[in-house]
Amino acid sequence: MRIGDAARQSGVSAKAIRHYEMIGLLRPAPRNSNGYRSYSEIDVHELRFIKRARTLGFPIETIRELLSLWRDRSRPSRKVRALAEGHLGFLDARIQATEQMAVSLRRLIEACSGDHRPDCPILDDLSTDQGTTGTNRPGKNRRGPTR
Amino acid sequence: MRIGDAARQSGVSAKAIRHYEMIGLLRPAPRNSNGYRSYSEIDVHELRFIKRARTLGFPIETIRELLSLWRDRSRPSRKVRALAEGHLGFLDARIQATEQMAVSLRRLIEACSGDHRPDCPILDDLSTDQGTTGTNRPGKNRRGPTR
DNA sequence: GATGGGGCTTCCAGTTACTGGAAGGTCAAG
DNA sequence: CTTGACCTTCCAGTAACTGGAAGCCCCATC
Repeated sequence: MRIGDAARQSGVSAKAIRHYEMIGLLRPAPRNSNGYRSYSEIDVHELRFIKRARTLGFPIETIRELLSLWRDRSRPSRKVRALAEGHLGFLDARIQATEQMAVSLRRLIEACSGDHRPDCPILDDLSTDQGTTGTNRPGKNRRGPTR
Repeated sequence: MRIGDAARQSGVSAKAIRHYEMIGLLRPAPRNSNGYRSYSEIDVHELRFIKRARTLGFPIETIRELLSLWRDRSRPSRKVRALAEGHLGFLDARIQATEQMAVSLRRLIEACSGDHRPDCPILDDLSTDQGTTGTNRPGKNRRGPTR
């Protein structure tokens, strides 16, 4: 089948499929007489694997390793699990970080009247040093402050 | 003061400061005789504002608007709040999406023995069609399936 | 005076994972 | 023969910087 069908059947766009081929995630597809790429059911299966892994947020480089383990019938599941755990750690960290932002922001929004008046706790917070405190390292100006 | 000091005092890297200047988030800093950029306390204050907004995850384009509102002493807080709410929506959506990934992945990891054996629920899941179901739109192959 | 070490400048490349679009070839149907 | 849906390659752009190279400035020290 051609790339468009492989795309429809896998849920991966044709653009992405070509991209995956270019970065070596997929072996170059054989071409038929007119130069069109030709795909098999196996290729579609592989594309679905990639699609699902992307849905779980795995980065391409990790998917590369996952694919390699998938193809290796004698892989130890330990390796797969390790990759998954690493990614889970990343996801958890991201959730934490994003939640922290959301919590802070929500508090500010609740304190803001949000009407025609210019007073705004959100801007007040942004223009405050609080978030930056401790960031100022001593600094070694050998020359006095200019301007 | 020079860019390095402004960087230390604001917590924004010198590279980033130049970058902000280039994309027009900051007005071009005046240069002194030797061509070095020169910054004032006010500039540092502005940099801290940006830093804090970035910490809350605001994208640069939104920060551009926030800065403009900040400078406008007669802005209605409504506008600031609207920007913040928009961003909060984005953050919440991201948390949801990431948590969904984490939940699925955690379940798979727990089901995986993670030892020397090749059997692995994680790979099983990835190579399953479940995630892709419904993605196959009818498809209009005017030509029969090739290969 | 030469050297060393920061700090500064600009410019180019790379990161992540694609998507959009242009210019042009292929093929079956009307 | 034209139309239209495909396909091809190649270039650019996205977000927000960071890293690094090549080279200038300037102060302190040997």
